[in-house]
Amino acid sequence: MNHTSADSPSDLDRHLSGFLGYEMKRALAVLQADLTRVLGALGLRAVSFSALSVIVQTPGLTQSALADALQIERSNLVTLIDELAGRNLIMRAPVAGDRRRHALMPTAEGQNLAREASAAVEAHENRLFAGLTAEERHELQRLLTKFRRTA
Amino acid sequence: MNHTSADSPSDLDRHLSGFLGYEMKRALAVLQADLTRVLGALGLRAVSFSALSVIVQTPGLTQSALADALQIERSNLVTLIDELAGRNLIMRAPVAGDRRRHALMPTAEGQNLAREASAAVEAHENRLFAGLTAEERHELQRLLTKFRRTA
DNA sequence: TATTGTTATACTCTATAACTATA
DNA sequence: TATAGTTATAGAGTATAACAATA
Repeated sequence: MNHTSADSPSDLDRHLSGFLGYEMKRALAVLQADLTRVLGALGLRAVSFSALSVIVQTPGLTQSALADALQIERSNLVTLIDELAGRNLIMRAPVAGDRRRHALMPTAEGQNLAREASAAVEAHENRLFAGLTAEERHELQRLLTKFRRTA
Repeated sequence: MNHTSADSPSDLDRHLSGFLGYEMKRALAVLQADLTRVLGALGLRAVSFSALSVIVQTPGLTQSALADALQIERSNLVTLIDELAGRNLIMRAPVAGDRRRHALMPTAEGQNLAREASAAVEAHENRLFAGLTAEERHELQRLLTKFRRTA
């Protein structure tokens, strides 16, 4: 046989799949579509889940530190923090000795939702990566992390 | 030693790195920043490079087919095609027997730029993935493709 | 009736500059 | 002077609906 078996409804982008960046973008699009659905059921977006998780794991950090950690602009963090605070998932607490800073603290409710959301995201990844073995998932994780460290 | 060696300026997101989607998003951000720079030097965006490449590899396809291949909306393709046609990289040719459709054809200039851009993108990936062995790059490629096939 | 390309539009995401209050 | 948080705004990217021409 001299025609490649069609493994995709449209295969016109087959030569682009040779680029890792293209394949990664496509893979991420699939992941994000499902993640948006899963987190949406909990009233969260991907970025608010990330922010809440970091605040739960690192209580007391400032908005600037959180912006650094998530690689988003301080300015764009404001409404996100407003949103989480408005739902009583976190609080802006004063920092002793520097009245410019806010210490971001999770509420009990925020901690509970973070736990629930983490479980949901884990289930989401288990579902989407079911076609890969545990070893393959770990290898993918390792390669992505190595890339991030060395690129 | 009981503190993990700091391999990142801010490591507050370390627990999120356990999620493949998060690590992939971070990796892709690094790739895309460099890709934007590399293609920008040729007057292309990532999406216009993809479109031009598909048109060169599949001359005569319609806009709808291209939109399907690249997973973008037909409506958003219009200005992109205008842009490529305005630079004389491609042409909208009539299709015999169906006057609704346009056959997208690369010009000689478009073919040359596509070749040059492909080489630039390959060099860009070689540079950014220099920290991974050839085997690791192939394995990453394989795992991403397998994910896309099975997810 | 359905499809192709098109236009208009709205919505999200992100980036930048400038302001305020503090230091 | 510099920093933390904030506000306003502009640009890119993307999604949806509706239209004209054609099938």
